[in-house]
Amino acid sequence: MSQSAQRPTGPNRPQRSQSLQSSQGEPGGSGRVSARTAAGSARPTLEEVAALAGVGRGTVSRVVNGSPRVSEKAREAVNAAIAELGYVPNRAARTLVTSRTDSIALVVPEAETRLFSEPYFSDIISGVSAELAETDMQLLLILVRNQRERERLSAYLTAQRVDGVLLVSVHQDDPLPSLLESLEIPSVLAGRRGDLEPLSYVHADNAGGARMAVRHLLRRGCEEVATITGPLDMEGARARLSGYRQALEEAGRPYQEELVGPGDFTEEGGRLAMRELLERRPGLDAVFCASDVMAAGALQVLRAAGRRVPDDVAVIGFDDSIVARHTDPALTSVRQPIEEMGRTMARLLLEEIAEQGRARRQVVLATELVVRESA
Amino acid sequence: MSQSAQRPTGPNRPQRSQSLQSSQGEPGGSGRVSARTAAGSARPTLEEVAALAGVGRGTVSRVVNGSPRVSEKAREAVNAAIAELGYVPNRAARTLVTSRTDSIALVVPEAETRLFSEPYFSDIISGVSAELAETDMQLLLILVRNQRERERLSAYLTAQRVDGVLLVSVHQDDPLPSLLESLEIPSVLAGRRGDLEPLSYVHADNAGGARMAVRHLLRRGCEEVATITGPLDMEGARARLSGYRQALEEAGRPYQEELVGPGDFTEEGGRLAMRELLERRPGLDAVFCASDVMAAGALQVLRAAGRRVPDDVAVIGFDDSIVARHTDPALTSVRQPIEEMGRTMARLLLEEIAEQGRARRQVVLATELVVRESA
DNA sequence: GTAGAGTGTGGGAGCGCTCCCACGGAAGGC
DNA sequence: GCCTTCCGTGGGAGCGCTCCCACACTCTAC
Repeated sequence: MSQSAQRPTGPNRPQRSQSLQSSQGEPGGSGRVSARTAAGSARPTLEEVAALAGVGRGTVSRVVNGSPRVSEKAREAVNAAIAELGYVPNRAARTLVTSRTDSIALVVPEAETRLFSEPYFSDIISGVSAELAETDMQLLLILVRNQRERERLSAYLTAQRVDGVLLVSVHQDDPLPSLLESLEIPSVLAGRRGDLEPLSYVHADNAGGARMAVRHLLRRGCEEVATITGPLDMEGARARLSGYRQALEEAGRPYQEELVGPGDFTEEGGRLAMRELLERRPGLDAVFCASDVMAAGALQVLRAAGRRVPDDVAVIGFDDSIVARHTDPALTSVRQPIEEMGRTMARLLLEEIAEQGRARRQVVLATELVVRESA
Repeated sequence: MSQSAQRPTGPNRPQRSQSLQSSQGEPGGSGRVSARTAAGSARPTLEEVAALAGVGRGTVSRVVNGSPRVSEKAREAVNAAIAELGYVPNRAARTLVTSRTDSIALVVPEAETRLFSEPYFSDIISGVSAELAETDMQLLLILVRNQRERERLSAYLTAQRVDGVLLVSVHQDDPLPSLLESLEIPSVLAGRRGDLEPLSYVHADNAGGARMAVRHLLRRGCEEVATITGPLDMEGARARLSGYRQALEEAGRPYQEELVGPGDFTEEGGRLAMRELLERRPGLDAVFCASDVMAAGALQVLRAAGRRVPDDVAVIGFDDSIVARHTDPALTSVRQPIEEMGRTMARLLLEEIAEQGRARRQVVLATELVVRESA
């Protein structure tokens, strides 16, 4: 414990061995290879900026991080040096000391993936990314496809590798929200588990959209308006059903169980439900479907049964997905502002991270009825 | 420069000021807030593991990184200590010294986004993510929507913040591939710019798929097979056209310019092209469309023109997107294995990163004809 | 004049890791 | 017997930052 006078090759540029490993290395090993691209000139460090600007490291750091307690003169010198050297702060070094990672994760349980109305995922991402573009937050994407990966995620989050989490999840019993809750990591959900969701969330006004749709049908003179619901363990599906009910009741119509067909957001589910509804209530003249995909299924059954849409039976879907534009006739549908949901989620999360805050936020975004041919 | 005996509050737990900022802070500032969640017990460090296992830091590091030069006894002691403490290596610290980030970026020029056949993006992500799940690579998502963001990306990559890049890009003149080339950062493209693509890439056998489709039409007895192409500045679109041509020629049919309608992968483009084709060649009895969306447009025009599909005119699309399943009649289409493309891209990239290699790889994945009602 | 309260600044210490040198002990060669 | 190798190992140094203390230095009071 004493030969401290011996220093290695160089003070600043540790020589890494360039020896190549045996051609392929052992397969399956974690394959450590001396990393360090042969890349060109080394990246300038904060210290070099300080030297060039003729100030201390502290001052450069203050300038870079926008601290107000820096003289105008020093600030200018530093900024000039930064520009000259093309300095970019090293994120890892910063993270190491602040334990702030400047990145957030978008977590998607892949099971849900199949229920997404099609451009959903891209739209969410697009919104999130747009909001993040102004900051220097990184977006990490994490798909969780099974229990093992859920555990990995848990370890991952515990290891504080992100500053916050956006979770796209809708199922009542998804374990992920609770995980986030117990980890006390800033997070925002797309959708919510129920009325009492304790986490921050953003969702579309499902009930309002459904109400609009059904009002539209009633206004058109429909007398027997049926509905095909989504899986009722999803809050969104429940809300759409209750919107349907509200619209009927406000029009003084009775809510009849017989007119409610349980679906599951799939096309086949839509077909099944439609068949049952037709059997129970052959006189129905309108169907509000809780998703476009189910509506597409319903459309097929209606046509097979010889009903003309919209003349005999008017049909409305939900999501305004691509499917809506390609059915025949094209579907009238309720649009959710998905990209804006993404943007809002990101914004809320950034706020929550910034204020270290316990304050939960919830935002409901308006939906909109897009009228096409089917109603 | 001498009072080195003074240490701060504690050796291990630097006290950060907990003072709150004035409620909202100045809007627009870079809003630095002392980061550090009130989180519970501190994460164990490698040093603590070493202490518990009764070995040195070096040995723990070797075990964690799978070095073979560790005695069985030491390895066991270390692993036990790791398990007991729940140790997870600090990524930032590791990155700081290795300048390896263990993360890769999926870069998507958002302009292209609109051309994606719908589940494309999710499928790519799903594949990439599946492949990465086994490693401890992180997936960063970067959408690039304009010149400014392209520059930011460039700075980002120069700053070595990822070990490699997956680029979803197809346009001939996209500047991003060249950027990657000049940065010499490991990267893999989805699709390629042309035959001579110097970067690694994965793409579907577009020509082969088109050939299959056209052969299918000819086998059904079609005599006048037209095609609606994609934008020909995209290699994929060109390949589909040349597959069409090949199939005709191998059947001894002439390739006729008149039967080629230029499209742009949009529905409106499909409609336009179909109208022109019908005008030029009213006798055509089949159309191979380079995308499902264009096929959907073509279908509308054909119906409006009183042509029955498939009886009068057979139609085949490309992509096997959701659209294909919802048109009337449902579209026969060429399926690309998109998720597998994602998986393959990730795999190639990992290889390229591991071997620091200059070796470029290119993989072509087979396509498949999905026969439905339209042909 | 001196005490007191700022305000800008430099730079030590330390974040948690990997790298690599040096060392002790076991195994082999003469 | 001694001199080499060869392994497994401990631990110093250092990656590039931020934090914070201490030191000028300037004002304002008394």
